[in-house]
Amino acid sequence: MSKPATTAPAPLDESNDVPCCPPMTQQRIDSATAVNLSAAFKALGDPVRLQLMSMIASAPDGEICVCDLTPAFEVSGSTISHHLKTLREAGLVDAERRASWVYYRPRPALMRQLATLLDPAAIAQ
Amino acid sequence: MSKPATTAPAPLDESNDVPCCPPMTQQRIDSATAVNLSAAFKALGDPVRLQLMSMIASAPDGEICVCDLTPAFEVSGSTISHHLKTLREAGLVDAERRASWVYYRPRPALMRQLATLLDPAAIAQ
DNA sequence: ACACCGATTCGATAGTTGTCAAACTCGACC
DNA sequence: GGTCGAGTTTGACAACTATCGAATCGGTGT
Repeated sequence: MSKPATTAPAPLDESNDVPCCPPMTQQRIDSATAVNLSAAFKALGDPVRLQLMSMIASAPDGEICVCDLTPAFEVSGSTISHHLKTLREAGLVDAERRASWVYYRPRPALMRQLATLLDPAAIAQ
Repeated sequence: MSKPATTAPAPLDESNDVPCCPPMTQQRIDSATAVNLSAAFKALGDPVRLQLMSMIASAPDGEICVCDLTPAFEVSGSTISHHLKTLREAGLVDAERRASWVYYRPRPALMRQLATLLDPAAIAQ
């Protein structure tokens, strides 16, 4: 509301394998990009969602059933579902229904963008 | 205060140059670590704070004055100050007062942890 | 001492979020 | 086709957050 939204980039779109952003140690993030990428960080900014994300990202088969996620937490199934929706809408995961079950898998592109933003040089060390 | 010191992840402590956490693509995050690290992601989960962080991280002299940060945003000075406090409390930046001005500089250790968590392999590619 | 300036803190408020229980949808299986 | 089970959506609510203006704090310089 305070920002006139000039060029409107869209890093949360489907077609998003472009590099997008240099490390923030090298270049300041412009406001439109900040809006987009902060949404992804925000999605990881809850303990339950971060754990969900890690369970999905480290799933041995590249995907994991909701039925395996839910019992790992103390919260209700509807809350887990709500958090999964948040991760989905942030572009961090993908869901697919097969038979009675729903499987989630990571979307590495955005994770890579976030990691790059946080300075890959420090990692390469 | 909430940490029973079992395996002690403690990523928000001062003495934090330890690796802490393997990439989440390789190993699930335990609940205590999730609480700690999600706080850092949460701090980056606001457009203004993400831009502030990038301005601090990319400051040519390794630090930047609040007086240079504030005019770059549409929000009030007190709001900027509040966001800077959030980044400070998350362990992402450090502040120092010199004369009339306050200078902020990045704390790379935590940023490195977050980047590693998001899979360094994808970066090294 | 005093006024000034940069930055933080305080108090208030509108908006957002995490959570649950209940209602609902989609597919499977008798 | 009726029922069951897995997930999602809906509605409600307490807790938190982003924001502002006003008050305050810390240093400078007159």
